[in-house]
Amino acid sequence: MKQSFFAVKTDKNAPHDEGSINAQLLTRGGFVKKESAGVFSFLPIGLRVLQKIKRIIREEMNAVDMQEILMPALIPKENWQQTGRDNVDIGFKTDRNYILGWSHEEIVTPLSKLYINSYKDLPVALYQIQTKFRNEPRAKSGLLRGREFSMKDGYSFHLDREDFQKYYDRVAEAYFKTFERAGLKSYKIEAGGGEFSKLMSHEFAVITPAGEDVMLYCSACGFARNAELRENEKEEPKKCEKCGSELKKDKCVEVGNIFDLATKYSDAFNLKISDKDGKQVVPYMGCYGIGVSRLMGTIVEAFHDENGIIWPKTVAPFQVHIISLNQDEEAKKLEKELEKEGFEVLFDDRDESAGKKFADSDLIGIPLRIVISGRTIEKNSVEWKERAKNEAENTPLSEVVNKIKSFYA
RNA sequence: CGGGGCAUAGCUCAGUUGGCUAGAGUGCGCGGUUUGGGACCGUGAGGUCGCAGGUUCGAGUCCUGCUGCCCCGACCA
Repeated sequence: MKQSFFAVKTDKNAPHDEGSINAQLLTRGGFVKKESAGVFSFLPIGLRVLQKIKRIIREEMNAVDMQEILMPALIPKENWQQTGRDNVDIGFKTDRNYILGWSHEEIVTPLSKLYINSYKDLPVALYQIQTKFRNEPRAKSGLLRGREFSMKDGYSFHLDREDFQKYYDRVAEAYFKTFERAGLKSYKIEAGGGEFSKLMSHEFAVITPAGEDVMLYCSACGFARNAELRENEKEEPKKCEKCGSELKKDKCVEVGNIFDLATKYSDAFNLKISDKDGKQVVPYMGCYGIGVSRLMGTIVEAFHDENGIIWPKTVAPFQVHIISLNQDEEAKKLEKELEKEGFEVLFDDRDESAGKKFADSDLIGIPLRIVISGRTIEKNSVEWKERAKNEAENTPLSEVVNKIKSFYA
């Protein structure tokens, strides 16, 4: 794609009223545009990133046999009344009998009555990637806490608690994989609190100074827990309670969570199935969330330097950024060749100074930059510069395509 | 929802004790010179000074109310 066709421009100034790194860099790079507190438009390259993240999530959810569906954002008030959640503060009320969906137990549970009738239909799990609305008293930190945001929410149904537990652990593994593929090291934290305080729930957290939470974690075995959880203890233990190694303490962002719902919602909506003996039993439920747009913000918080974003290869808006310094013909040839090989290429064909092109390239953060200039053409080569590295190197023109293939292998 | 800060060109900002036709940088348009780290010359367009009221001969500037945004806290199903 030619950069000159972009509807989006970079800006060397950060918005004066944005404090967080993700909001500043994503805005300056033309990924997002804030419309009001916690509400964003996603511009062409920002949407590309979001969709890469969604794709990873879909692949991992499909891999644990969740089926994708799409539920509405407008949820009838009577559904909320049935669970007593119609007056929860974070729900946006409308002037009709709807409340904007901030979670979807109230839709997925009655919906599932249509096709879950027997133990033979279980287990089953459904998920969606959809826009959630939460009337946060204080939206903040760019994409990290919004009022309107993209979320993956999944719900599973089981004959009994044992079957649920097996699936819960399977999803937890899928979550680790999902975040790892998005470039992030995540920790599973035992979480109490909230509505489900008596039931099991876990948060998935990523370490970054921009985080709102604090966790204690063991770098040896990966065990982690919320640092505030046991405030009453005068001194926090220094050793991991699982393996005895040193515990560390850091700020973190919650990017996912998984909950044991037990039969709370099945009961509320009178969801019942026949077991093997023909007896009516109440299915056991679990619920599984990932903050999709929050994950995008978290990635920026985790991967940037003073010049801009450094996207992980798996979620970058493009794979190769070609910069031409008065060598558009050669650059176009390379662009075509790479696109034929299936690579996503951004070609900076703009009539801008070299400095501006380099600065924009660093800001946008595509993992690999290829410069073609008079200097490189002389040597029948290109300049190879990885965004994550400081040094550039010369690469013969004839080897570039293969080298890119192995870079992305 | 409590505390603090901010609001002037698309963006970042300046604007003195209230005073004439509200400025700069950047971005944008046009013409030209440039191309290895935000290069330059010329020229042009771009404003309801957040909104509403008040004080005053006169308000971007002072007063009151409101709205929006950011930060800290509370909250976070």
